[in-house]
Amino acid sequence: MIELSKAEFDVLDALWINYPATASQIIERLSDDKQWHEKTIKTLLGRLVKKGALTFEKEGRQYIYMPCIERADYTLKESQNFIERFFSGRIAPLVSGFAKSEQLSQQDINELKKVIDDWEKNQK
Amino acid sequence: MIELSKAEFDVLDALWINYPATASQIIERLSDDKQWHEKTIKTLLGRLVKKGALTFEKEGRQYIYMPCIERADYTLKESQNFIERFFSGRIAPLVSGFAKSEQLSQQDINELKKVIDDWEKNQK
DNA sequence: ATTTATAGATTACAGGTGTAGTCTTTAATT
DNA sequence: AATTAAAGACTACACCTGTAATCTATAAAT
Repeated sequence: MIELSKAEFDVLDALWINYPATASQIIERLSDDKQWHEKTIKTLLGRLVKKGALTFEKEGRQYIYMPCIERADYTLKESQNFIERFFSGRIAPLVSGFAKSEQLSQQDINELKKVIDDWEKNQK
Repeated sequence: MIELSKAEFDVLDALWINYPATASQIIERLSDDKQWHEKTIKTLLGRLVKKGALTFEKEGRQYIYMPCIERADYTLKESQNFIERFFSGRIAPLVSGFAKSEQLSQQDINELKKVIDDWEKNQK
């Protein structure tokens, strides 16, 4: 699996919003949340290319970037990994931890119920 | 919050199994899963002490280690962090990702139902 | 055509991390 | 008492990461 650092993920995440996109577009998108220098983001783009997380095509003297992996795939793998490390691969203890510390809203509960519901429908 | 690396967490996790414990006991516990050199584990213990994740008391020429933080607290914070980063702080999309990729067992579902049940009882 | 601005490539550098090896002290053994 | 072994302290070192600055090539502007 491709391993991304936090900063690298944030850059890729800005690309996932809408792609293909140029470096300047990505820089623009990130400018709201991060105080990163343009050079920093270019470095991270380079590292992402090197890691195989994205590709680009030349257009004039610019590059047009595209992700090589999907967000859902990446986050699923990270989630599996996380839950394996901290909760021996079981998901309920994570949710339970949130519940115990009052981190769950009624909305979360409703959404979880829906996920369970859908799962059960799918079993039939 | 105390930030631990993966390896540091694994060492602390071996201590959480049962504490207080000596370095040799921790090394012994880790030997099943990891091919780490004794020196490596000692280094990690030192870093954990420096980070304030554990303390020790001298006993003869050995140290008796004890965690300064609880596993549940640490994993809860890591979970919040994780869910914030990858799912904008909402937990259901994580669970939903597991469901979609067929990663949920009937047991997981039952456990999740119980968590929801307990949560609802608690609301009254 | 020459200058300038901008895109990307290359280089930098400190702090964290994985993974030990060496040094020092002291308890245990002969 | 002298030697050895083991515990912890200190040192090492390459790779990753965050965070850019400088170099180089080329498109755009004059």
